[in-house]
Amino acid sequence: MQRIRNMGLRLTPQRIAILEYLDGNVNHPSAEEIYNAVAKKYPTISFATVYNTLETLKRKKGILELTIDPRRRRYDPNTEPHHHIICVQCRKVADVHADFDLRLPESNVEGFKVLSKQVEFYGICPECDNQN
Amino acid sequence: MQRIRNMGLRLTPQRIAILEYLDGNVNHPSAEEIYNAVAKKYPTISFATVYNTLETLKRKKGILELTIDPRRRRYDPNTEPHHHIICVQCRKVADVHADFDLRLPESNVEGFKVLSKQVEFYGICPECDNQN
DNA sequence: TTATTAAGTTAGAATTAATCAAAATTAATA
DNA sequence: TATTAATTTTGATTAATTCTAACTTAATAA
Repeated sequence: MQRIRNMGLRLTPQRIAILEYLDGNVNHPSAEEIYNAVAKKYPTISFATVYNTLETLKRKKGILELTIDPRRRRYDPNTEPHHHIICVQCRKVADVHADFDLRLPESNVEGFKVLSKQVEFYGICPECDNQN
Repeated sequence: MQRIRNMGLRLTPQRIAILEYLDGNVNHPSAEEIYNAVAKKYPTISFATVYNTLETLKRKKGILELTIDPRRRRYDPNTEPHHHIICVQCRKVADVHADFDLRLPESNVEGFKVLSKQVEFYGICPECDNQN
């Protein structure tokens, strides 16, 4: 938790609550889910604070912002390189641990400076599959 | 263009205009960009029609809906398997043609039925890089 | 300790993307 | 040419995110 201080950020109860909720959380929650969870213990927290904190943590490389759900952003406290699969029905996101070789072929780079890369799988999760 | 009929869809001027705009378009436009482009020739078109048509085409596998820009959905008339890179500054999306081996390791599948997969690169495009 | 202040939080309004509902229109066909 | 189911339209609605400006507070230095 001291980690926040080391990022040059002030240690506020809101940030602690958000970090505690995210820590070890493998559900790739949305801002709303984070808000709901934190609001239970800290009813005065606002969406602005949640978004502010998530943006700050993202900039400090403390979390990942996932662009895998077309409806809303998802957040991932696991900043180690890994990939994801999303259920197109219930939108559950699961981790995919695999070491893909994702080097761009020279001819392909188009002059882009690559900052990050990841593989997204879209599919149907077992639970949703059962219902069909 | 007869392609639309073959999908079991009615051939309307709006759909023709949307398809014409998308055909060969390599810019991965958003719904708004499509609307703006089509509205020039067809000023009465509505956003609902654009979204309806895009949704229909997506279901018929005539286009891809890209979840690579956290702000808005992007559409790609190229349904051949390929990947993308987005500039995190100007949000330009470019194609990445490479044949990655993206098979999930058995241990990893978690019971998901995989429908599609793709690699997303995030980076800075040459134009934006020049400005810094 | 306490005062200072820059950083952070808050409520609520605003913006933006996307969806929806219902009435009006029209492409396809018989 | 009439019929009708598919499509389009308008405008309202919802949902996610951002913004603003006033208020509060964690960190620090006196």
